[in-house]
Amino acid sequence: MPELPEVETVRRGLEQRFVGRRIVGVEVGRERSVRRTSREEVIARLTGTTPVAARRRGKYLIVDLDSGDEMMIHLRMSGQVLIDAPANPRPPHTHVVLTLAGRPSEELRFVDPRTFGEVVVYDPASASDVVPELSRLGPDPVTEGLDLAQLRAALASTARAVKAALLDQSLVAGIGNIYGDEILHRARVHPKRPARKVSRDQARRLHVSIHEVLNEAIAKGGSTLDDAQYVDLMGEAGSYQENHLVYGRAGQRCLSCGRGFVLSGTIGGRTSSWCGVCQR
DNA sequence: AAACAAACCTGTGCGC
DNA sequence: TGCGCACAGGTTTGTT
Repeated sequence: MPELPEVETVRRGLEQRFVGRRIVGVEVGRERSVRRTSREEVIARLTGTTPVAARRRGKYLIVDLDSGDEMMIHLRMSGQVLIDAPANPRPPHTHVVLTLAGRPSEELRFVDPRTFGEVVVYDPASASDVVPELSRLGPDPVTEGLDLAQLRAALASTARAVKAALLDQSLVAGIGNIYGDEILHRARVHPKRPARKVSRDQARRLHVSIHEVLNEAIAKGGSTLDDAQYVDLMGEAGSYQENHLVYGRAGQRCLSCGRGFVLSGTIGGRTSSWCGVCQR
């Protein structure tokens, strides 16, 4: 579900409503959500601490705690982070609950029907052992910047389809299936083109599109599809889905050229959509 | 190296 | 209305 824009929207919510509020209680319902360590470890490391910053790298949320530990949250396909009053009923599949100090007290809830997502709390000194994937992430286009030369080098490094390359988190961090399709469409690049064969001009357009699409999506609070799986901390839906030009539009007329139709197929194991006329 | 499938789970939408 | 199947925003692992 959530890609860079959705995770960034959640991060902003955490910065506003979570950072600075002491964690006075921790409940772990389903241990699978904290499987990387254990229920006991998460409770011990979180209780009594205060979050001091909320960061993001690609689709990974990282909260710095005043204890010196870090909490990593990955939403995977169906995770949500919600904040609400303890008196309000917890949604189904609420697996981790942090009770926050303050009047009124509130709860930060990790909700995740499919339980692919997870919460990990660890000493940053052992990050390379506990969360090794963080060190394998490529540059985040929004927080770290991704310049044209970096993008060209990343594309030149693989013979896979350019769509697969954009979704490879070790090349560029944060792009998922929706934004990959939208970025390629805006750049007018065919998703099946071998990454290595992307021309200079195409790379330039991709570079611009990556930044434009991601930033516009962040400005709209991300994309909330029909199933409303993604909502922000306050339960609010995003609206960038209204701007999707190809994702989820297979078979319909292309909104960009008005001539072609949106085609679909599998690329790198993921369903992809593109316009047969404007993407080359 | 890359293509592919399967795995991790649950919910939803669709055809019959 | 109910059943079975396909499929879903992600990532890792193992097999060709």
